[in-house]
Amino acid sequence: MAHWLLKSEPGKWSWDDQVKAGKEGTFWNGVRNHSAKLNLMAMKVGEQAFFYHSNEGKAIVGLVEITKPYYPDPSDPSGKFGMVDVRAVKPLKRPVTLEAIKADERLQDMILVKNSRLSVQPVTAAEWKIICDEGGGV
DNA sequence: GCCAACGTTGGC
DNA sequence: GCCAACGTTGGC
Repeated sequence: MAHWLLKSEPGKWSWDDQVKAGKEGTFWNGVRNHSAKLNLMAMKVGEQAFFYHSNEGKAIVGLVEITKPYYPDPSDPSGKFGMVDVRAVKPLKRPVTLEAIKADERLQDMILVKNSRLSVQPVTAAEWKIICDEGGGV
C-alpha cells in the first residue's frame, strides 16, 4: 500500500476545511503539474496521505484517505489534469513541522525536503512510520 | 527541438 | 516581501 503527501495552503484549503467536508470527503483539485498528476493517477482507494500545510504552519497536520481514484478535473480548461477524492481520517496529535523533518537525518530523502514545490508526493513506508511516531502515533 | 523569458510556488 | 527553484510558454 502506497503512501502520499498532499500539500495545501491553509488560506485556500485547510485541514479544518477538510474535516468539515466530513466522511464523504471531497475532491482534491487544482493540480496543474505533470509529476503531481502522475502521483494522483497512481493513488488507489483506501490509501492514506499526509495533509501538509504549506506557507502558513509548514507542518503535517493530519491523515486523509483516498475515496475515489483519479478522474478528470472539470475546473481544468485544458482537460489534461484530474483529481481524486479524499476524506479526513484523523489529525496528528502533534503536528510534524518542516523544521522537525529537516532536523531528522532519516527524512532527508523526502521530496518535501528535496523538491519542496511538488504538491503531490509519494512517501515511503519508512518515512510514513517515522512521521506517524513523531506525530504521536496513529 | 532548443532555450530565453516569464509566472508561480513556497521557504525564509 | 524577497528570492531561489522549478515548470511552462513561445519565438526562432
